[in-house]
Amino acid sequence: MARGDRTTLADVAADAGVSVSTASLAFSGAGPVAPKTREKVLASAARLGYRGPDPVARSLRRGETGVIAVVVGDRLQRSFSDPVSTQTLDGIAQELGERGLGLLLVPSDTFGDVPPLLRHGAMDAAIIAGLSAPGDPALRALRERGVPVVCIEATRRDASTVEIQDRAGTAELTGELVALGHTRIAVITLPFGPQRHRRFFDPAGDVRPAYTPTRNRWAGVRDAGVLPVLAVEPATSLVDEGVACGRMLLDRPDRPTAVVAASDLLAAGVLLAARDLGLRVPEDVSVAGFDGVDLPWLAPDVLTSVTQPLTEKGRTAARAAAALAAGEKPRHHLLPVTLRTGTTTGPAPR
Amino acid sequence: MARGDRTTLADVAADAGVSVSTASLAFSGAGPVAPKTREKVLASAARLGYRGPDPVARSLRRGETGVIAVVVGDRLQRSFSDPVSTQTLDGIAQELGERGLGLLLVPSDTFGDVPPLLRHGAMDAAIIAGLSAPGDPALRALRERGVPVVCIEATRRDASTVEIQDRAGTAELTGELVALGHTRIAVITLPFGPQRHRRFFDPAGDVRPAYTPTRNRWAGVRDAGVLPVLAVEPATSLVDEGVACGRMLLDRPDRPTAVVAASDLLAAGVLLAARDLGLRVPEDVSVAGFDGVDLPWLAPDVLTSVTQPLTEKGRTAARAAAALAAGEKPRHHLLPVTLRTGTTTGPAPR
DNA sequence: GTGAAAGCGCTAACAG
DNA sequence: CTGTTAGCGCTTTCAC
Repeated sequence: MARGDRTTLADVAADAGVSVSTASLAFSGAGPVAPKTREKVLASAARLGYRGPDPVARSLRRGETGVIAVVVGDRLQRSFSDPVSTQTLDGIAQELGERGLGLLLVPSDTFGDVPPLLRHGAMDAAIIAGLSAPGDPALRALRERGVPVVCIEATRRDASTVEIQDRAGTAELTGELVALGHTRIAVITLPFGPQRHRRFFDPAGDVRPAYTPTRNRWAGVRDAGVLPVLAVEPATSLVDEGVACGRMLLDRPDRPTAVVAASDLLAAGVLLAARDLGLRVPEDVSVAGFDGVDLPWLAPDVLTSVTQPLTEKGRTAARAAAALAAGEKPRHHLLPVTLRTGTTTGPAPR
Repeated sequence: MARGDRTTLADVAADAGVSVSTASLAFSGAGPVAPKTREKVLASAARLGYRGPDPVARSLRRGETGVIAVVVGDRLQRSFSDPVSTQTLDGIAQELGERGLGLLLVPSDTFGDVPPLLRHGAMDAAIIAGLSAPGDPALRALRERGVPVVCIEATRRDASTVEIQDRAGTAELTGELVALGHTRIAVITLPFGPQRHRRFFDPAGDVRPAYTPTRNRWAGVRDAGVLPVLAVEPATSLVDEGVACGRMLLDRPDRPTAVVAASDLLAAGVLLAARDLGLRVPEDVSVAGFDGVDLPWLAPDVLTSVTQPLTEKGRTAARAAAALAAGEKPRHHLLPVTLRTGTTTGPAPR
């Protein structure tokens, strides 16, 4: 509400010569009101320039705000460079919009300080849309306030969750590569946790990333019976980073014949790096990604990838949040993925 | 707030053996409270699991919500494919975050139905971040409610505005091309208005796009003394569209020697189209854009462009919204641009 | 079908 | 420094 001297329901009621309660009913429609009376009230409202019930007062009275907070990565410019984020957010926004719920966008890293809004903002529930590691302070802050939470791509008790078949999807994808005869396969994972750095790691070692999808997609590779010849943890899941990781993997004598990247953006980067190094894809090296996002600027290539239903993921999360706000119990959702064979994978070179 | 039986300030006050008002002061810090008393109150709060004042009640009492609505294009996935949008939003989010204000994200086209949230949502002010044409129903709805509005890149009375030097910047850029000897220059504008379509239009005709930046950037071209040999209105300002427009312009015998696109994304598309047609840039054709966004996947090319301060634009809009919410009068802001000479422009071929 | 009354949880005068 | 008092604007029993 704009500050200042609004006309209130009481003014309207007075003008119409009815009681406030009757005027209220005329607006909300809840309860029996004589058509004539309603007309009168509406007319008075129009005359006085009354814009309908004050949302804040209504919220206070009804005990609900109609607002769902959506927590995304701290740097929007970065988060939103990833179609995975934007498409998910789009799904959330669509579903919330259709339900008349508000979307409070809260940028917050899942480590470090929690923005005051998360502690004090008005909300009925929250969706943590960015990657969230165990002990996530944002999640903790929300819990302490008693705000019900939906986590996307994170395994949590006491919260609703929306996940996809990361593990099975990656296993299937990797299996395809094996079937094509590849034995020297390299992997680029997702970032392991909040402290981001680019590095080789020992694929035979004890690999336990804090982030759930990172862990699951890695497990999927192993499920396919593959022990990567090289494994890189990237600092982010963006194109630039894919280029950098691609160089590390491809610009060496013992380069692999196939690279499985845990995201399409990373895979796209690898593709660019390969082109830059004069390698043909897929003749010299196969490249596969994950997410199934649309990357038109990669044309004429189309990434071989695992397609996940991003918009539906967002919608599911939004529905889950609405359900929690309505007092339902937390639930866990698992969405299916499908393999998409593009132009970037082929038989292993001999 | 989660629904249900919260413990309230009254409970805490009772437990601590003080009055509600004192307890309130202990939390807000406004007003003198004996340190000891404060301790007592805080202790009681902790014991009872009190999470601090209910934001809704506080809003009702104070008459302000601490929420700024940000209106963006209807399809987030599309809007956020444009770095111009995301970077601006990032600026808005940064500034609002620092001020402890909430960001209510409202996807809405600037024509057609207005989402209920805009009519009934709780907010102190709104920023219309997408392109907005005169008569924009979202703007009108906000006005009717008495919500103060900030428009980005749109000229409006009764609203604060944040604009950049679209016209002068484009004129300078076009001037460079002229200086390089180009005489056959083609132009791709921004979309003219809400009804989007791709088409050639008569550059010598009466050109009056509804969208302010479209109008101003076109005017800038003319200011440079250039009458384009070909002019295209694009349906969107995205890469795909740039490719399509680029084809229309370059795949013909009388092709121009330079293309000025009104956005970097469009220019990037033209570049891709040129590469695809086997044209060398800038030897065969020069390509220039506008916005100065970072397009790493265009490497090794860097677009010649006009750089606008996108993050600052967002921050300025957010500050303006906060000012309006605080009761200040609308103001108009104009931000400077700078020319960035990249690798995509060169002397006109003979 | 309509009205009176009781708050939702908090803050801000104003007294003491 | 602390307590009393009065609402913010609305919805919702509950009588009539």
